[in-house]
Amino acid sequence: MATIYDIAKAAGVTATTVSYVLSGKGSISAATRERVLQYAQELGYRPNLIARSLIKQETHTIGLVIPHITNPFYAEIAEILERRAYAAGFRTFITNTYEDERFGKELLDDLASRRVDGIIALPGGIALQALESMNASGLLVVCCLWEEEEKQTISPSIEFDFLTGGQLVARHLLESGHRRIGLIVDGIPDGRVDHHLRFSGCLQVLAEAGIPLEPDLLQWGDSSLQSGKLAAERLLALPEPPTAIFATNDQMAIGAINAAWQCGLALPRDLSVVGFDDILMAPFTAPPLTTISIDKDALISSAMSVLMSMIEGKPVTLPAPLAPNLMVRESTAPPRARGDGP
Amino acid sequence: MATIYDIAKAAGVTATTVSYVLSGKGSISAATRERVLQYAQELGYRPNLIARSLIKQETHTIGLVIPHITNPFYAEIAEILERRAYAAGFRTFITNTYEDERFGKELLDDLASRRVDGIIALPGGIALQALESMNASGLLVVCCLWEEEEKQTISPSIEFDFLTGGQLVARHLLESGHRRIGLIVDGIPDGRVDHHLRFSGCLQVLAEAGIPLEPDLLQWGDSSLQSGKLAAERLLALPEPPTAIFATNDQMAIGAINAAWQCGLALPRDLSVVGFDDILMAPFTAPPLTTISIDKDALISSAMSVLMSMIEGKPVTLPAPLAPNLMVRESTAPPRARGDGP
DNA sequence: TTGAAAGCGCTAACAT
DNA sequence: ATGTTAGCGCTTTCAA
Repeated sequence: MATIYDIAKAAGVTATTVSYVLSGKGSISAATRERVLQYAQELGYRPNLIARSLIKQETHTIGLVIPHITNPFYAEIAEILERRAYAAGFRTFITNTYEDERFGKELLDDLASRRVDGIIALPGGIALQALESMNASGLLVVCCLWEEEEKQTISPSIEFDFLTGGQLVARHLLESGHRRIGLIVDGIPDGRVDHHLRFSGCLQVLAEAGIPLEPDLLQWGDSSLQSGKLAAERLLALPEPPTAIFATNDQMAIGAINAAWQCGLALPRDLSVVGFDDILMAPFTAPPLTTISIDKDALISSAMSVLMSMIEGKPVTLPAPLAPNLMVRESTAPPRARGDGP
Repeated sequence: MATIYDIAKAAGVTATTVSYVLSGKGSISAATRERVLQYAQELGYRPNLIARSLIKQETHTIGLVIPHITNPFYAEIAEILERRAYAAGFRTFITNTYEDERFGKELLDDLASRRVDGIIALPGGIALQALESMNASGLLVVCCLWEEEEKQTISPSIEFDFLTGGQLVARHLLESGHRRIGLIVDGIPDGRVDHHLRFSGCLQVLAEAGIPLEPDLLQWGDSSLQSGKLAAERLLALPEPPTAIFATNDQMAIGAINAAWQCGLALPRDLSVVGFDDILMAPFTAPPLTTISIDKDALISSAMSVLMSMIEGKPVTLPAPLAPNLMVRESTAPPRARGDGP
């Protein structure tokens, strides 16, 4: 592949001149500029961004670290980020941790070695210790949507008010008349609750309404479609099944809708389902899914502007936590009165 | 960030020695090796892959060019590729064309400038002319799932038997007893038909069964959920609506299921729906979606092995086209006999 | 077993 | 307006 030296030789000038022409810097006579451009074109010249990166000490790349690109929520975030970053002259390395912290650490190290200019990290597969080690090496990391129980995030973080989100869901269901509400939460029994805040917010409102959590009504999942389906099956098989289900993400909610269909239930008449995330698919489920919307554009917009400030060495001001928004669709309705016809 | 020179100075050796220790090449005494490793650790050394890439003339990165990461089909492909590539020591640049050929060309140029070792390209947003220009500059490109009417693909290509896929769908619906079948096809009226082969295969079988295509029963979409929904609404609003709908991808099929729900239809009793792609969500729609499965693992596996051969300069042997697989689920059933119940 | 030196493709300060 | 030169961080002959 042609280099600036090839062009220089062909045009009878030095590499410096070519560099100046190509970058538009320096002052070059119109004649040589024309000639250089001509040969660049002819030789099919493509600037070598690797060489440029080496000298400029910047790669114009950023890393996005997410658990799973196949979770539509993250795919949407990835697309928005890719777009915004590209518009700002940056390419994006999208990397999946598969919720594996060892792998996540490896990914972060690799991104560091590739000298990305910055990283945007979403929770799941990233240990706080790994974040610390990145900071120690001066790597710029912006966290988004952290929901850990230990709130410390070390790096600058774009927050979302998950607690209020959970509360909104509970209130919506209570106001619709539901009293027996099944919960499908991402977490491990007696272990870490990944969706800790959404869960807490919901619990809190239920408790205030005098509805303690019946253990049977709490089922654990891992954010996948399958886990949502299985959890819903367990709920629907209870002697006294819930009249509504809140799954802490949309994928599990979709799994729950599927389980309900398999049980022959008609939604929302026989069962209400609520999700969380408002993925693009949410308005297109049958019935359309009531869920909590996270403004992904605002999220990424904030994350990028914080990261850009950091890259440019400017002082950063973190935005206020993003507010949740309840999207009421047709997957929720008042419960059927006892003995209501089929 | 520490360089090998920093380590060298600290350990009292030259950069060459450090390089040898770090790469495991050359022969170094155990003592100096220890010392070097020690200091590397202490200084938090991370190899600079940019510098290495410049000298080695390889970046260990590959580019994936797809229309839309938010289409789950491509997200699944991206995940599989990222995994496989990473296992082979390669990072992946995922890039979206948004079906825009000008943008696609820009992306390809950018990937070339970043000196990716190779590119895996899926159709939508990539003009053949752009592919030619890549080839001209010696960039290695492997195409996957091309479905253009002009079959020439220039670059090595992993094919899928879309035609048979379309035929399988048509036969399945015919065998179930459907005669009035609505089609939702990705394409432009009187313009390019993106899902040309799936469409042709289906048409062909219908024609053989003596069922000519009624213009009203053909609706165009753009692979999105929304377009599938709108197209289905038009079909269901016909004076004599179809008893089955074939959408040429799963997203449009999901949109169609949604439209049917909005119309108060019960699937599959009142309407059968078939998709194409078998995305992870397909078994979880309500009802689960009958669709054509594309073996994404096999696809990416082939694409990667072809690309790796090309990178290593080995002769490539293209695999036979991948075979479609009909996944019959609960979204299809025999049509209701005329006048059957409510 | 280790070091000296050249060079990957480019940029940029400093000449001329 | 253009050329000289040094150097980004690393690898890799070739010598010692």
